[in-house]
Amino acid sequence: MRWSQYYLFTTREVPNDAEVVSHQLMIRAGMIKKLAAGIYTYLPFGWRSLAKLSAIVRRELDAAGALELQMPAIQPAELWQESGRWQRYGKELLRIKDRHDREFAFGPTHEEVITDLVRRDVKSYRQLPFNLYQIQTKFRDEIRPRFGLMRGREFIMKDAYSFDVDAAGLDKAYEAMRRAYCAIFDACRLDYSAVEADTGTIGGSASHEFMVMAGSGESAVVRCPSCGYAANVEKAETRREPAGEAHPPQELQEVATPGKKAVEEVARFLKIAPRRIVKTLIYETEKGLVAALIRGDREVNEVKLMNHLDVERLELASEEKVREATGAPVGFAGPIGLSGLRMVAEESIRHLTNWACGANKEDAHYTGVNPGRDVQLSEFADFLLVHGGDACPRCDGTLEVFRGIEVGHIFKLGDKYSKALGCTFTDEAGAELPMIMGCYGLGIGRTVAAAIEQNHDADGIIWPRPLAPFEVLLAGLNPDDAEVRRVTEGLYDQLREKGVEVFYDDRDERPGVKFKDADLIGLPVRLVVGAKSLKDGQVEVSLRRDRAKHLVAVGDAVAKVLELLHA
RNA sequence: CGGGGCGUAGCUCAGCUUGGUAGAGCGCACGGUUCGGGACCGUGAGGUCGGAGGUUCAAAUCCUCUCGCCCCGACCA
Repeated sequence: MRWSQYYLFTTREVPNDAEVVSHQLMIRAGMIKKLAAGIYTYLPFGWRSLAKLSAIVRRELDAAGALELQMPAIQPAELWQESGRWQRYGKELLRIKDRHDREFAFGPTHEEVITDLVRRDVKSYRQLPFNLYQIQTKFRDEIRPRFGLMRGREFIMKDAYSFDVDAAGLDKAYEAMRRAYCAIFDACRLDYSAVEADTGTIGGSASHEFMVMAGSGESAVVRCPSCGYAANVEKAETRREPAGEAHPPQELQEVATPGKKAVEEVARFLKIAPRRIVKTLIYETEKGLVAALIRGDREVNEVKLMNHLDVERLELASEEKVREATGAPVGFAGPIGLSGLRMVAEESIRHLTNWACGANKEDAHYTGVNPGRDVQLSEFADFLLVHGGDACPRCDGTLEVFRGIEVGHIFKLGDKYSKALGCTFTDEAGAELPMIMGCYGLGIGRTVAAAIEQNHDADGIIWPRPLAPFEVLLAGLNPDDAEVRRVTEGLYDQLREKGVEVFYDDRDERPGVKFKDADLIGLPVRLVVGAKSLKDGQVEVSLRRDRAKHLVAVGDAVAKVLELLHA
């Protein structure tokens, strides 16, 4: 491809709303253009990269036995009402009406549609199992779209859905997808890790997220360097010390703590460590108020707590609700004397003795609290937010926290949707059973953005070859020099004959501009023909990644390019 | 949803406090000199100052409303 005939316009300056590197570089390198908040046009150069990734995804999924189809982006409300998600999904679901005032949604995901499709077609165990996928534009009306393709509203995603007769079948399908995902991200040469994850709003049992490691990532994951345990912080567990404390019990005392609300303030005022305070968080759920007790120096993992309580809504209660429940303003809640609401204690306080907590009275706390004597705690659960330095739950290692970009997420759905939508089959014995489903998402645009996050320098993108829009940048300097032009054109033809994807900078630009642009767009191999070295019959070949220049004879240039390309 | 900020040339931004003929750099066009790391000189095109209403002799500037965009927060007791 000749640049002079291509639609690629690079820029030196970057719009002020581009915060992260991948977003800035994608705009500067002419890959994407914003149309509205979180909505982008994929320009030819950027689209090629997405197409490369899509091809890899197709190759690996096809190899794993999945079948590609294409479902509608617009989905009728009825299906979402049937699954219950019309109400539950929230404002992220873009709802639209047609001319007859019928309600539709622009699909953020396709569980309903695929399940509806399959329930109409498939009736017998003989037709199972199978795995169907599509690569399609989705829409999620995010509150705050940002970071370009990393958190857009309209985005391209590969979503696959497996259907099996039983859990064992699902296990196989799930494992096949997990392997396919590894093959895909390996093929893209990304530094990633598959972590255990919470199943979130999609629901289901087991789940893994594929995270590309990047400091700019929006998700925190923990990893154990010793045993390789890896999990999303929302899911991560930690090993608890089994032993209790054996301090002689102190006397229960009510002490005045005027104006001391936050754990830090109370700890300083009482001259005790925050870990010796139990904080009582009053949460509001659709099942009523809940008091959650946790050690003062730790934080609640609300996802775990929601799962434990089996609720769909969980938020800290309002000032008035707290006052109603505890009889005190916010900051003085405690378990002693608290009644009329469910009370659940975090494992971190199970063995804690002689602690402090709010007295359910303004400006007062208790000290010397001992469960059993002063308060009955009957319900314990794990809803601790794990942080770096916590003990690994699988070995005696210590967990580390990383940031990552979630590029893929696979779920074992089970019968959640097949039951809700009546997607059943008849088994060998003649029994009617719901199909056992899995679903497998992979963000196409986000993965490309993640690849850039992970592969760039101060001058621009450094494409991993599998995702590069083109493989080789051929630049002819000194455009007026007939010999330069002749040699460059010749190399262009030869490379194309070899099947190499060459992007030929034949523009009438100064060398500096061509070099800067070459660095910015970051094609893996660069071949430069300039008058100076051509006097000695040489051209320059280099890799974007290390920029080491190799001067080779014109006749050896193509071979050298091929060598570097496959290095 | 709450708070803050910003909308002025294609892009980055100045001008607004204190109302008085709309600016710079980059980019773009043309001419010339240049030509191995975003050249230089000259000339030029390009803006309903996001939109509507108001105050005023006069509004980019002050007031009200509105739309769009960006950032932060969304309560850890």
